[in-house]
Amino acid sequence: MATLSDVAEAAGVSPTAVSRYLNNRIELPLATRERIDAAIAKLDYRPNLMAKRLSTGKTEAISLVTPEIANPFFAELAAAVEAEAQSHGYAVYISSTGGDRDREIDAIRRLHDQHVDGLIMMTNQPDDGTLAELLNEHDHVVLLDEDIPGVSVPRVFVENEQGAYLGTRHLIEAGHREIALIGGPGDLMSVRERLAGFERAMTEAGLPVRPDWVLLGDYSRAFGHAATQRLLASPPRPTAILACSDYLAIGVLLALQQAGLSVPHDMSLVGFDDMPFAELVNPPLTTIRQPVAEMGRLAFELLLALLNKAEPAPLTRLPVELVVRRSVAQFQGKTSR
Amino acid sequence: MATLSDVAEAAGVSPTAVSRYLNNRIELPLATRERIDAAIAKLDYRPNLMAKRLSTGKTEAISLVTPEIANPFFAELAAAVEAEAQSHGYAVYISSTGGDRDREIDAIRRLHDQHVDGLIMMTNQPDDGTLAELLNEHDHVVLLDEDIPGVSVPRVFVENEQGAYLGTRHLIEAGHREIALIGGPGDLMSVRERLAGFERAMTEAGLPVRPDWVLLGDYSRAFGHAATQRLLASPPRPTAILACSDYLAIGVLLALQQAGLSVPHDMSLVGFDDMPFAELVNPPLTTIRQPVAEMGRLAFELLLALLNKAEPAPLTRLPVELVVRRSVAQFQGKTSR
DNA sequence: ATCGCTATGTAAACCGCTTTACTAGCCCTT
DNA sequence: AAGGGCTAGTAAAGCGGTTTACATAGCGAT
Repeated sequence: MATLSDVAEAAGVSPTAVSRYLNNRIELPLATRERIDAAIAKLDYRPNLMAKRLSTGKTEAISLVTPEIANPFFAELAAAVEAEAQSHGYAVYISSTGGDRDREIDAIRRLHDQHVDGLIMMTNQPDDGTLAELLNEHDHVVLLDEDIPGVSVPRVFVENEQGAYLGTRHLIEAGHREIALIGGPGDLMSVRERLAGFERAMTEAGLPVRPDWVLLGDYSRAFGHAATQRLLASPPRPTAILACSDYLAIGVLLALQQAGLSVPHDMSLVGFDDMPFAELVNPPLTTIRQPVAEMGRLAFELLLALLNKAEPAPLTRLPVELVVRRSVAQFQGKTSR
Repeated sequence: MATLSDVAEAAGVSPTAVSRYLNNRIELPLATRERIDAAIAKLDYRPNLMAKRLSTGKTEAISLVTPEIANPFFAELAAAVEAEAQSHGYAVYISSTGGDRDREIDAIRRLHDQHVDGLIMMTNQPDDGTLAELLNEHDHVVLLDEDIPGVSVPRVFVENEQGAYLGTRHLIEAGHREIALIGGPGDLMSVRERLAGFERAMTEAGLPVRPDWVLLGDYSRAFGHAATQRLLASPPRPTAILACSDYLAIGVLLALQQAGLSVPHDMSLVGFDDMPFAELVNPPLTTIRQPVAEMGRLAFELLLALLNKAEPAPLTRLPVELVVRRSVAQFQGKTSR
């Protein structure tokens, strides 16, 4: 491989001149520029990134931490981040932590060790303070999708409260009065906010929120399944369920199916996220769509601002949207009470 | 950040000694080792990766090229590669090319420019020779899932032919005699092989392969949809369809649904891949499972072998498996001919 | 007393680029 | 004639490791 010095020699100038020319830090007369360009072309010169990185201390790479890249929601987010990053010349290292705290810490350490210039962090499990402390040592971090309490970095979230509110209202407008909520970990911001939106819609409609119909666990299909079974086991039953994620909703769907109940005839269901499979399940899932592409794009934009020493907004909330499909039916019967 | 020299000074030895000690290139007496260890701990020393990379020319990172990371099949593959890579101390840089040739070329160039030590390449579009030529310049490349003709690097594929054979036999055993195949790009190895498996099963059973019932296009839901519509438009209709990917199968399902046909009652369907959503759709999809985790793991293992100057197997075929769900029914009626 | 060997290191070059500080030459003023 | 300013660069010191080639001390053997 040709080096900068080779080019310089071939062009009859100093390496400094070539370096500065290539980085637009010097104005050179046309003749000189042409000689350098010719030398570069002739030698097929490509800058050695490693040397450049060592020299500048910049890597032009960021790290993206996701709990589970095989989860389509995070995969889409990752794709959006990657597209935006690539268009700005940044590479992205994706780590899929599987919710493993050690691997999350590893990723942060990578930032510390300057393998990357910045970090976009997604998590879906509550933090005991470890992550927060670690993250606070850095100022090139953006939090995406989910909060980590006590971390003071720019954050990109969606209107969780409003989303759950919309979903719940949709059920109420369909005549449902007995509505259960199945959510993820109760100490996750997204869950608390969605619960709040649920409660607001219920209260506004003069409906009670039954504590035994608010089931919090984790964002998994398995929990959606188990929670539904619990719900069905002890009558009275609700006539509709608001699931705080589409993964949960799938579990709900499965449990309902196994219990011989049909959706939406016997039970209406609203999900959250609008994952790609939401319209593929039976019935196609009415759900709250998160603007995934925009979230990813914006997260990178904020990180880039941080890298450029700007001061981006500390918190951006992106709007969500109700996507009506076929998992909600007008409530026909009389309520159980 | 503390440097190697800082550590050396604190330990009262030379930087050389510390470097060699850390890389196990020298035997040091206990007392010296302890001084160095203590200095490292006290200074919280972490080697500067960039310097190390410049110095050694190794990055301990690989690049993973996928057509579309938001596609769960590739996302799962990526997750598997990442897990394996991480356990060997390698970072993985994932690029999602969107089938864009330029971005694929970019990724290869990154290898050339030594941003990464090696490359695991996935593609799902036919190559005109450009990629092959580029890839052949490198010897740290592994091809995963799909072939690129003319590239002589280790490859990890599944038993495509056998998979399609299994799926077709399953349909034949259910009494179907009129079976159509909907596949991806006809010049892709996976498609050709799956077609061959289909033909073998048909021929073995003494069944004709009708050319107008073999529809090749691309691996997309849209094509599955369009192909099905074409199939339905001109009777006689087949009684069963073998789709060469679950994405295609989803499109088939949708078109069938829109035409008022029920699966498996009016039409049986077998997919390929066993993507996560395959069991979520209606009806749950009978499909051919690819051992995704093993594919990813193995691909990295082969790449690692390459990096270590070993000579891994040029081609590994991983077995597939029929997963019976509920999209295939015993054929009841009489055939259309 | 000297040789040679082992154990325990070290000096200095090098990886390829960036950047700071500096300069030679020239023209224009005053 | 001297000074100032501009153009078109350059020399050399990093960045933080790795590595090759060499060095010294101590010890046993001859």
